[in-house]
Amino acid sequence: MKTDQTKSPAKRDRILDAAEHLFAERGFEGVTLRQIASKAGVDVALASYHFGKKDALFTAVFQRRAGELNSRRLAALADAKRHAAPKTVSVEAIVSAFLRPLEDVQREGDSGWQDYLALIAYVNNHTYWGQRLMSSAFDQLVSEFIDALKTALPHAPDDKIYWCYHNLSGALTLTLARTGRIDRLSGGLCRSDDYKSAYDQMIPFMAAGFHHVCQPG
Amino acid sequence: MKTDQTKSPAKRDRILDAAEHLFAERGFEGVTLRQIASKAGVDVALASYHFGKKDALFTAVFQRRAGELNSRRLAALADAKRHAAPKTVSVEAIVSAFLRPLEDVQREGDSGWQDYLALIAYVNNHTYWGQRLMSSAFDQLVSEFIDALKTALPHAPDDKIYWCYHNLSGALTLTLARTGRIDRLSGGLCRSDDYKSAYDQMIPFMAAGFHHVCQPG
DNA sequence: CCTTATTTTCAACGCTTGTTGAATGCTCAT
DNA sequence: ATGAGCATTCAACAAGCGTTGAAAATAAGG
Repeated sequence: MKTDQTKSPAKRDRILDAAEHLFAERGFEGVTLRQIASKAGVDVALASYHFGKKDALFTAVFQRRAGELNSRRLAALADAKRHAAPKTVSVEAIVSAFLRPLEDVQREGDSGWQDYLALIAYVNNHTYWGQRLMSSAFDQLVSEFIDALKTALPHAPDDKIYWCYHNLSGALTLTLARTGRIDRLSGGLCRSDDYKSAYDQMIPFMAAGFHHVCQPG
Repeated sequence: MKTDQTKSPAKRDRILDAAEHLFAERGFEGVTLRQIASKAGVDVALASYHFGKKDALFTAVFQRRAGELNSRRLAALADAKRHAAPKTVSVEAIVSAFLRPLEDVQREGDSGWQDYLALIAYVNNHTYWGQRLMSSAFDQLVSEFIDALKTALPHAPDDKIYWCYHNLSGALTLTLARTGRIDRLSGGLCRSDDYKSAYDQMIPFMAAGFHHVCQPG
């Protein structure tokens, strides 16, 4: 009775897990509550009982892991700053702090994180109502990283910083979506689920792009 | 009389236009045939009459402009090669040939192209059935650009070429989606619909990333 | 003109959707 | 054991979905 969580251990979370997986794969309108309930092994009405409307269930799924993800990324950024002190932290270290926590949670095995990150990709690319969710969950965190980038690139005009971040965000989004397209284009040489390789090349790639675009003159 | 498409009057095309706009904005399942028919000013049944199932309408929309887009990009690549001869074409020129045709069709005013490019972004990020469409429409073109990149970066291992292209494709996809997120993050300093600025910075950014990741050693 | 073929509308079908109110099961402090 | 309070199921609703067959309008050809 202290918290609602302690009361309902299993079924409520199973609904969230099932919704996470299906929403990430097929989008909001591409999934029915009956499919979610079936995958979770519960009755259809239970989702409505716990979360209300379908929109609210989607929002609950989206926000469930946002806090922990933000914490991990902020910790990584703080680590990078501490490690670089008294010098200012490098662009590469900032980008690394932005990306490596994603690799961490993906590697920890829980497939729910994979679904959740794919869901972020879905929401981030969604024009219609995705941006409200993105802002409420991640704007504050992104601002911290943008500030760090401005400090690391003191000569760069702000608009270039934002456009460079846009490039980083777009490449990351496609990575998180795990569409399998790079597998097909490369004839199996690269794999969408090979996170380590994705981040290993993305970090120096993006750092080089930032420096080249933001160089003075 | 003077229209080349004497067979089907305007209504068939109006359905395609309306579907293009709505599918790009809200996705396949997020749009009903009744919404499309209403926006096109025709009866619901007419879409089924012309295109069959809803899937077929979506496919027709997706493939309508693919041919012209591929032609423009191939012409730009050929131009770049001719202009560089007898030297090999640079990475920056290849990336430019990949991106500038998009800016061209966007600038030509026809809002249908804007919708179509946003639709590509939607399809490219879609795991479930998007990849089949992407492959059928664009794999051949992408292969030509990948080959050009391999020639421009002879020391680079193939997997790094593919991962770099993945970064380019992701950043481009987010640009085409025009989500408005960069507007919000930058406080209005950058705008999602400012294509010129987007490509102006993206081309040198990506070229620098390619070179840095693919440098020998 | 009439005939024929194509395009467009109309009306309706069967089905699925999200959602809800009532009924049942379960937990646990008293 | 009992009653209170959630959790869960059941059954059903109205609304909207994609799709279809037949009727009506339009275009084409001779």
